[in-house]
Amino acid sequence: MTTDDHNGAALQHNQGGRATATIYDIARLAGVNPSTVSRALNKPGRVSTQTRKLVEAAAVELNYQVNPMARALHTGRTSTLGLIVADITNPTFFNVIRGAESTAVSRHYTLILAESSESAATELTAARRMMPTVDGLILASPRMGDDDIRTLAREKPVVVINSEVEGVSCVTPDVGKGISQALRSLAANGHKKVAFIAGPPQSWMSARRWEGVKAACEWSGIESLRFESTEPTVEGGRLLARDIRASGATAVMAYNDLLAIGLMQELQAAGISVPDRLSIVGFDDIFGADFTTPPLTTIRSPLRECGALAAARMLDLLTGVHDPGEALRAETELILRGSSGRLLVG
Amino acid sequence: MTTDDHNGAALQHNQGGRATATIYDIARLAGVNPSTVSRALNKPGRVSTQTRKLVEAAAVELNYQVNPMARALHTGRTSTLGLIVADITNPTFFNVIRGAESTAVSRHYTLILAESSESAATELTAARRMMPTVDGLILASPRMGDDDIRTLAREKPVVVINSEVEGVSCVTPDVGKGISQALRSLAANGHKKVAFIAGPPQSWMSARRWEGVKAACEWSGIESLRFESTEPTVEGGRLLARDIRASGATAVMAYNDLLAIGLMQELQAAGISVPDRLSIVGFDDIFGADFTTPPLTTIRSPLRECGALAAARMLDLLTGVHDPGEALRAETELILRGSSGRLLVG
DNA sequence: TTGTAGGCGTTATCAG
DNA sequence: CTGATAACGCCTACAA
Repeated sequence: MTTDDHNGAALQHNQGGRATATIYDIARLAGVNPSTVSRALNKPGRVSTQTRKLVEAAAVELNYQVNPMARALHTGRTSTLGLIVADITNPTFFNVIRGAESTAVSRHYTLILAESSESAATELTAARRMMPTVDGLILASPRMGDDDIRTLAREKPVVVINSEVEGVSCVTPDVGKGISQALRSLAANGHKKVAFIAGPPQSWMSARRWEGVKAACEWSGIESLRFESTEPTVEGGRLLARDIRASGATAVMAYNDLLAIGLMQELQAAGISVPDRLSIVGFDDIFGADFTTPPLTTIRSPLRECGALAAARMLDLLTGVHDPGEALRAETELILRGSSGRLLVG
Repeated sequence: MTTDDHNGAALQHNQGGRATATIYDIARLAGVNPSTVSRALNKPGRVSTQTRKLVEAAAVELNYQVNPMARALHTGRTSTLGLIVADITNPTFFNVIRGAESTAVSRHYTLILAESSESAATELTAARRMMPTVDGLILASPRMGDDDIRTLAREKPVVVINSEVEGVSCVTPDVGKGISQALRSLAANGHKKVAFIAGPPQSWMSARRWEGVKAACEWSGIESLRFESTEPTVEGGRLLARDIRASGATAVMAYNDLLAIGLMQELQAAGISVPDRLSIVGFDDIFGADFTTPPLTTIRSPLRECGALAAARMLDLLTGVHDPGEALRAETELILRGSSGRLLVG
């Protein structure tokens, strides 16, 4: 049968050698009181150099690790940040996660991750589940209503990415610069009719992008059209190729790169040359946006920076700054690649 | 005692209305003992239907949420899984994260995430930091030594992805099928000399892939060469273009898709046509592998499945199964796209 | 079926 | 500067 037979369910893990040491063990070994151990470890300075060294030695000797739960139970602080993203599948969020994770760990915080699957209800459930365990919550592209967000924010610090909610700290890419660069470029290449593909209806960012595009078009005397996507994915982009083509637009700006890439693939499969017949511009500059042929022109959102900014803002909120402050804006910029350009006439 | 007398700077969050309710509050409201509340909520059946309903009503009334820390402190179980990936930057891990996260939440577990930045030391630190907070640890492409992994596994359940460690539960893609399919395809297209680009030296997966490629080459009478990469990224792939070209190989199999894509980009920039002059095959089938022109032929690893399998295995370990068992193998398969094919002679 | 009492590992308060 | 002691919120023998 099996080679090593443990007796029943008793010894498996955690008892391999000794259970994890507590400050009591250290206290005994160092010959001091547990409370002194706690002080020595956490607020050196409130204790004599001598006993501090004694305690520290005992701690390493016993391979001591604080028990975060026990600490949290008493202090209410968990040194943990929660991050909820709309869709783990969507590469847009990878950089947000990276940014948040790296600044969190750099400040000795831990990140816990959940997703809302693009659903407001799921998102709220996930948030509620996280609440007791985290010191603060970062919501990337929230789908829940502003009131729900404010309710959460009343309990613990909340920072929102890609959306702006009155009374809550926010970090958003400022679409203005990138969009105007893009439209200048399209106008310079003779485009007169631009289609915008919208993202999810609850998406704050999609609304801002459409506003920006529409305004910039008006300003440049370009006609603008709006299309709705079924889902903000490659597949969603594919589905729109036919309609876009029929619309007579010579350039398309898609809510995100995924839509842009799907659209481009479908058009190319139908023999429509990009950018000779149609220029395509995405948003975000996700990983892989430059893998396509032609590489995708896109308006880059500094997502990693947004994640990092959000985590940093959170850390501020957790250390005394209690003003939600103004929304932090991160600049966007046009990344001009091959998928946009001059129309080939004739 | 008044319920709400906050003093000065005290009130910011968490006091906005009421502090989070405890079982004591429920007990008071329902007119029973706290311990009865605990039982009613956790082991319905050990309590009369009447009081159970009473308690449940009070719980929703107060919007009660258990405090996971307090529970964990007593029970030792945290309902949290830790996941450490080698590099958050690397899209390979996105699917692993997705898989693990979704099966974790489906079983009411929470996922906490950390990365090792491809460093054994960082990884061990992250693991140690997580240990007290999690019920189990999933290591995706671990860089630390097997002994360190076993030491961790002695404390709490550990599941390893993309590596096999004696005595520890493992989930690995089985490279055999995918590699033999790839080599059959290359052989059928007349290739006689195949170069393999290796990944990080500590990577178990890289070693297996090289073994598999070498063996399959011998079996098919194809000459095999091995190159070392500086880093398993697009940039790392670019750097090897010159050497690969000089080697006389007509096909390349790269440790991962990133290397393959970088190599392809650099070759194309130098005017070398893929696959007419050189066939390229990657590993993993990451997001974006089909965005390239030609789209990348690659040996798909079911990474999402691996993440899910690992989490599922972990949950088993946490509910009574204490045998590490055999390594779980997930099949790989060749995804034949445009970057590999027949050599254009002349 | 329900109540009582103790403890999980820390930190904070209060004496000494 | 250090020691005793009481929480934090929950769970679980044990007693009623």
